[in-house]
Amino acid sequence: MGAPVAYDPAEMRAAQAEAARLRAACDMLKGAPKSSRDDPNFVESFFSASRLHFIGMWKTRLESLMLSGVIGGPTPNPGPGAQVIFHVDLDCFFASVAESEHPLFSGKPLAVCHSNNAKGTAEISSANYEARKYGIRAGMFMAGAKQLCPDLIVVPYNFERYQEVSEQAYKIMMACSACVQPLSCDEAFLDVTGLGDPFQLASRLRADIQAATGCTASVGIGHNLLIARLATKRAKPDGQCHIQEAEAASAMLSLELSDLPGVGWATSKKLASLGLQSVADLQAWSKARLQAELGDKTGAALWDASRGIDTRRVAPPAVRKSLGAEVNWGVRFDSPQDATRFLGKLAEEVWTRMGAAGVQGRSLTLKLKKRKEGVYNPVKFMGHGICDNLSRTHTFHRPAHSAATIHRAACDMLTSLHVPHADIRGIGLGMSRGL
DNA sequence: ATCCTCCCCTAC
DNA sequence: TAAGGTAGGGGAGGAT
Repeated sequence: MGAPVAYDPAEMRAAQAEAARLRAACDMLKGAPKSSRDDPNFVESFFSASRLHFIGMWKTRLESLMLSGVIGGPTPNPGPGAQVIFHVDLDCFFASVAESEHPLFSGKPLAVCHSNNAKGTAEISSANYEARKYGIRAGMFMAGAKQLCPDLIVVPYNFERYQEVSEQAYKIMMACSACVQPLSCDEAFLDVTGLGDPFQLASRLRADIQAATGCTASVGIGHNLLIARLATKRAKPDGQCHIQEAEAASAMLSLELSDLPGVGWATSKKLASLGLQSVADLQAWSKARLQAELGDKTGAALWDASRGIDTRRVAPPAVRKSLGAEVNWGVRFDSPQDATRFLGKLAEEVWTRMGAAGVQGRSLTLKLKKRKEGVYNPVKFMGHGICDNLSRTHTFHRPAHSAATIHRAACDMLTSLHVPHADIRGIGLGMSRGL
């Protein structure tokens, strides 16, 4: 690592000044840090500043827009037979939006984060490719990032702008193909079967997105969703890549196990403990053996994935099965009444979202994070630290009919879990069944 | 067999 | 000081 480039000092000063101006103008950063302890509207202010909340809600929101036809509805994909799939992904989305709006930032290492504190535990949400040259990654604490790159330019979130850019990008994607499956604000699958030369189509799509938004997009092309997504990894940043069906098998062998869909941290560990180190190792196991070790579905899915087999289709949004709201940061209670009051806010939040979605529900789940024995000070400021996760579900005879009904059931479950109020580090409420 | 509950895991 | 959400799928184990 180390500095890949020497930046022009005057330009860097100007860029830093611009970033400082953006932070000063950011409403979210006004005032002292808030928690459930000192902010009566903590649930609301937390959600308005949470990037994970923004990301989590995006898909739901966009799917509603598509289902209601506001931004053009999806049509079914062309049916069985050879397909051509695009996986479209805007490059380091949040960072790109900032860079596109402020020419001073281009070519300099930049990250999106709530705090610029070089000693702090604020998490980096998005880092541009210049910053990545220093080893800076999403999820890193600011303290670590500033050690790697003291010159790092830190800009605050701009959720309104992300929304605008995302909608523009989606309009362009839907003009390219009527069959679009949203994955996130910055990522979608397109079925472009029969729409002409895929490489030209992808070039035009990327050019259109860049012209409209100032942000670059990468496109992976493949005969199924898995291969298309793999192709995107090769295409990034600001590129496109077509992995032909004939090369798919060898492409799979070049991957790490953790690159396979469904293989995260825990499954990687599990596979390693079984002596499986590579995709080739995985291919050597029979489907039955994988199923015996990992479960029926998981084993079969891995057997398929290791061979580049993926039978999913690009699908329109499905009917929602659950809806929930949770807060696992800044949760500190001084009394049982504090916890009860907080649950009331969450119940209102869930009830409001149910109303907005026009759904009902019969099953209410309470999720709790309980401080693990002996763990008092999380590494992350106001974080939940190391916790045990607990949950309880209550089923109503009739669909829940008010925030108060939800609140009452939630309080009963909270009581039944017997967690001292001072040990609670996170709370969530979710509604399911019969939505 | 088929459910339900209480988890865990994953992906974005 | 800083904003660790959301939804879906699946598995273990028990009840029906």
